[in-house]
Amino acid sequence: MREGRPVLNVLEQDLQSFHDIIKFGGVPYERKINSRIVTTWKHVDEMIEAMVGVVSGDLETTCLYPWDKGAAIVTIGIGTRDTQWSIFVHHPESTWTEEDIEKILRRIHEASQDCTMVWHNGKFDVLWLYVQYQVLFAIDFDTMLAHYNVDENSLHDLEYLSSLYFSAPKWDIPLKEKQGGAPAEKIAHYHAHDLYYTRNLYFVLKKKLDADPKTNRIFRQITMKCANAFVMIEHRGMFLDKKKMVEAEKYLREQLAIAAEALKRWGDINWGSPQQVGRLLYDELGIRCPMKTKSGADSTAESALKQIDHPCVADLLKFRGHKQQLSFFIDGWKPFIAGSRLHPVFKLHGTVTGRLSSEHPNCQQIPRDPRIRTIIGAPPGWTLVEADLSQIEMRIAGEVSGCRQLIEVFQRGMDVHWNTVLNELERYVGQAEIVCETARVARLLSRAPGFAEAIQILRDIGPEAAADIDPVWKELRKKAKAVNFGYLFGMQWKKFRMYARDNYDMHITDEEAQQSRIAFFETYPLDKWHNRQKAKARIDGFVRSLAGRKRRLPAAQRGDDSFEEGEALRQAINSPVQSFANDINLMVLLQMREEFPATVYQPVATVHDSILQEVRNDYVERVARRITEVMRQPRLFKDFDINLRVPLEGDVKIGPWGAGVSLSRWKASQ
DNA sequence: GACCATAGCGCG
DNA sequence: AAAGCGCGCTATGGTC
Repeated sequence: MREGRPVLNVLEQDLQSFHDIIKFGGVPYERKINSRIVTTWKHVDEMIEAMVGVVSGDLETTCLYPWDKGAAIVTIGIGTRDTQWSIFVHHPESTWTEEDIEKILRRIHEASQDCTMVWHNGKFDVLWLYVQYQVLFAIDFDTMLAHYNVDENSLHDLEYLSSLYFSAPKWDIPLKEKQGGAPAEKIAHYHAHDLYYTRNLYFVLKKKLDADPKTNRIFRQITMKCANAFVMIEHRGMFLDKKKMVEAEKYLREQLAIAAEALKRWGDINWGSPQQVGRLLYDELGIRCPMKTKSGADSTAESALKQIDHPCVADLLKFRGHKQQLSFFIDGWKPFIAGSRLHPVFKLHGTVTGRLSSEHPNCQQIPRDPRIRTIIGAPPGWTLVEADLSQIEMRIAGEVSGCRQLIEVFQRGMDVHWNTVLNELERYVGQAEIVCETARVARLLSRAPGFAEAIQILRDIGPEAAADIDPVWKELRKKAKAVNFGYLFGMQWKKFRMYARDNYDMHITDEEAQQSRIAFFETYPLDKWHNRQKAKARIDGFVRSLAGRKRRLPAAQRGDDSFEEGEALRQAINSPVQSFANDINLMVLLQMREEFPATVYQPVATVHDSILQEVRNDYVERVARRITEVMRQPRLFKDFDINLRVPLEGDVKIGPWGAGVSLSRWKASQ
């Protein structure tokens, strides 16, 4: 990373002031605030002159979303060693024209190239500046993200961090005021605190990161690289096929109206209110309530309704489904549509495991229903390509557990969930129904006479071919997937029994449920790994992923057998797996961005173990082939000293989201 | 009018 | 005594 032109005396003074801050538990902060409003070109010259070494940047804006109507920057702030400079842009007291601002911004940008630019949630500011002025600043160090890597469990907002490290008193002013409603002087004073503390936090957080090389490596090589990459990703946004969206909306409104009409005969209530539905079902209609919510109320959740034998249930479920799809993904998107695109925001500090979260709207919870998913596409001349890391969490579990059986599954190129399906079937030899089902498939294949042969054929042909013969196999694999993940991460048989009942209408006995768990651990003896992870968390109070990302679990050390302790111990098993899967995905993303220019390759989103990207039509094949390779072994594995026994595999789908096809099919269709 | 909790449900 | 993990969004119904 670029750390700026070495200006030794300046940095030494910085460090001196940093030591003073630590030594005296916070110098009187007012003395250090030196807020100046930039109103003349002479001020600009002075500011540029002062931009040396570590410089903080910050914006105040009229709203939180750069694509909103009337979105504008109120003030641009630059924090240098002795002064916090505010340049007012959209404010009654601003002395500058748009052309002036552009000129100033370019000078700041030029000067910033030789500085270490520090921001607090810089992705926000840098994106705004790029949207509004097409000037792309670097985020060299982000204090919010640095603290996220230092302590994922706590808050990361600037005021909290300043009070934590510098005992700073609160300086926040009402939102309306900083969005331009207050006099320049007041906004600048507020702004100066942001700039001052962001800059000071750099020194203390850098020191913390330097003290932990593994965390520092994650921060430098992944977190900060992503902060800069996601500026461009968010700027690009996801292309919407408006025609498909209108079609989906029409369909959903019709279906919703039908469902609402059907519900009327059971009662004239608000069917969107769980309370009212509960009263109607369990009081008026006299249905026995099958389960309670967490807080003890009568549950009307889907899993409760499925246990009720009443004709209104089907209508209610349809109503809920359509209502949710409409309000989440059609109406919910409308406020965020800018031109023909959505611009989801990715929070790089959104989870405790290192995964990203997405909001405005959340593009990581879009239903798999093709009616909704295929709304996401690519503009003319470009093609949407989705690449996902296949069965990645199971592969990592095999790797970190050292479980021979699980590793072999992947080394032999088998599908772990499919394997579970067939293992389950074998356990049920003799049960007429399943044998019949298998025999039917075997007959279709017109070669296997018996049960064992049929199973073998199913193993050989794999899940996709089986699903082509009969969709039941797809459903069974889905079930096996849930079972595998559940047991892998510590699920007990009681929950499995409930899960099977609620989701698959499978009514099994306690004994059968227990047997299923025992069978899983016989196939994959993962208990040693579970115990190892628990012991690590108990002793150290944290665990790490293979990439070195730390998950701090203080509750694991309580030693009181509490719920919280149990929770932490299960997290000690899950976190390193989930976390590493995510980091691999991000490594692939960063590498692809390095290898292909933005003129032909534009990632638009990540969904935990997959990457969505727009590719210029003439590059589709090259990108598809390359990302398959990169997903097997990202270059960053070398820097992180990662050598896996388990092979990784990428799966690429080309075309509108949720309806993409493999490269060979796509080529055939061209 | 702003803010909060809960229920329910979408995704990996 | 009980135990998969990780998120964000909408609606309702309540409080300040």
